[in-house]
Amino acid sequence: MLKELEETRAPVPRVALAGRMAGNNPFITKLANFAPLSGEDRLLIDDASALQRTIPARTDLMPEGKLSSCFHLVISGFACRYKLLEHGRRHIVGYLVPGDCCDLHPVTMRTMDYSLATLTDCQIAEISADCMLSLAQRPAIADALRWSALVSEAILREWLVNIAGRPADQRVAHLLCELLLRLRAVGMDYGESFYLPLTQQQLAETLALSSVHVSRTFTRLRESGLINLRNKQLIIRDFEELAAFGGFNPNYLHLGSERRHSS
Amino acid sequence: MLKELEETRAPVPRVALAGRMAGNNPFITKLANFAPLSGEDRLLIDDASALQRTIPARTDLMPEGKLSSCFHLVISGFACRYKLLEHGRRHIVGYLVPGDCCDLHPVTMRTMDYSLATLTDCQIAEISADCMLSLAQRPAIADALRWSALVSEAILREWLVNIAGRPADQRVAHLLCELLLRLRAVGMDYGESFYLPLTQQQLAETLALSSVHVSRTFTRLRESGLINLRNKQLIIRDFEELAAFGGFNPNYLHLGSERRHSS
DNA sequence: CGGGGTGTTGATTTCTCTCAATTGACGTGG
DNA sequence: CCACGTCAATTGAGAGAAATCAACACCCCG
Repeated sequence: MLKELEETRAPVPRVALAGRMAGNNPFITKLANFAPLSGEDRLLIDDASALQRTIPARTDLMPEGKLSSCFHLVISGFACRYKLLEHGRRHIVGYLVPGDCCDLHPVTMRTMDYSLATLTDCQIAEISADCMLSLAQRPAIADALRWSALVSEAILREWLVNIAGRPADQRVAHLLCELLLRLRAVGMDYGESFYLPLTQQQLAETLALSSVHVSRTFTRLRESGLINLRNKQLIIRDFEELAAFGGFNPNYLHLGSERRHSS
Repeated sequence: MLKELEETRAPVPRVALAGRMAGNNPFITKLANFAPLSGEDRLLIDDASALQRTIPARTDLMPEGKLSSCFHLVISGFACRYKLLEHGRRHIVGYLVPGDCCDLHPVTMRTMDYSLATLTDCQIAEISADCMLSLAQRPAIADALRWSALVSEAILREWLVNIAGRPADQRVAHLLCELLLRLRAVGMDYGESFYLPLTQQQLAETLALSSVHVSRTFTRLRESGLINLRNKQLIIRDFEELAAFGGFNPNYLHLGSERRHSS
């Protein structure tokens, strides 16, 4: 059901040189949330992520068990990490939105313990391990990468708590709050609204619900006036209210407010 | 309900110098699973973790939101990471068994986004940030720490999938398989048996079940002949069978088998 | 001896799943 | 231009897994 990406057979056609993105690189925007990146830092990152491929929706990028050799960076679109269960059902264990780095496995040369796939059409930059290592030589970038790794892990914990402890409607509310803040961190929000390109089936695989129940849940959230979703455009009526309802506390995203002091 | 540890008021009484542990340090045993540690590496780690405190069961080590200044290392006993839900219920998002490092937050000087607590009586070593940084100067140790961080994240993903996708009995089976391998990695197994000091309430908070249902589930697993649990001693009748039943695939622990090639 | 924490068992309720059928949007081809 | 297929979303009805409420047995410890 998941289309395979014929990466070895025809790598050329999908590759394009993006050139300087003039501050449009979401990876830079994201990292800049934490560490103050110099102009040179930015240029280096831009150059490193110049090699990009356009990949259609629902395509495997990297299968579980493979030894990944390069870093994948989402430039546009939504991708995910997922794992397959015994019955063939899959569970999505993480969203990768623009600016997100898909895998840190190349650093340790370990095989993947999850798979990567696109959810929507995506632009993906590939950064070689060597190239990433040289980026990590720069203190500000290294700091930002460490922070980024910390946040991915925190998100994972939060998803665990969300799925483990909250009923369907709060679970959905919580996820929507998180997505708003993550997209805002890369400038992809419209106030308290954002483009949510996922199908209810994909949301179901994320939230450990059936797609039927996701549908019912969205209907009820809409009726209660908390959100409005039309044509993939999500409008949050009142963020504070939705956050309170979903038990959402943004601390774990470690955005803004906090300041650090050392090295 | 969780006793608070009065860490600032009376630090002295509970502190003891462990001295050289002569290869008994579970942190070393764990790290040695991956990187070949030299004798000097081992001595340095031993010295770094010499300062230990004995802490009673069900005691908070570190509350969410605090800025942690040192690394906590479990020497003996079981501890956990947990988060509180709105209603006051808590969910355990990770076990910390002997050899596990509780937090990597000090590296990035960020506030904790989860809490730490002991589940049983524990011996905890505290390593200052500076001391840990100097350990990380040594390539083998740095490698092992990176690997260890990768594994913690992989465990988190696996827990998410386990709780999200499997019914209670398989969920329990999966957790028991993981625990056996993790404890074996630090030499705390007895073949296919190990000491499981957790209460069913604590297991319930881990597996997102009610304690009543955990009890029923254990009874059924016992009746089906897969396990035997008496006086906190767990005996796995047939590991392969239990693993198959729980959909357990040990890849994500990145123990043994895999070999790496570079730097 | 009594009490609190722990584990067990039974009865009932609730949330979510599964199965099934229907609608609407969209794109393709006759 | 319309018929058709596909896919996403919706709605209804019935089933099932686990939660909750409640009572009770057990054990360790003071």
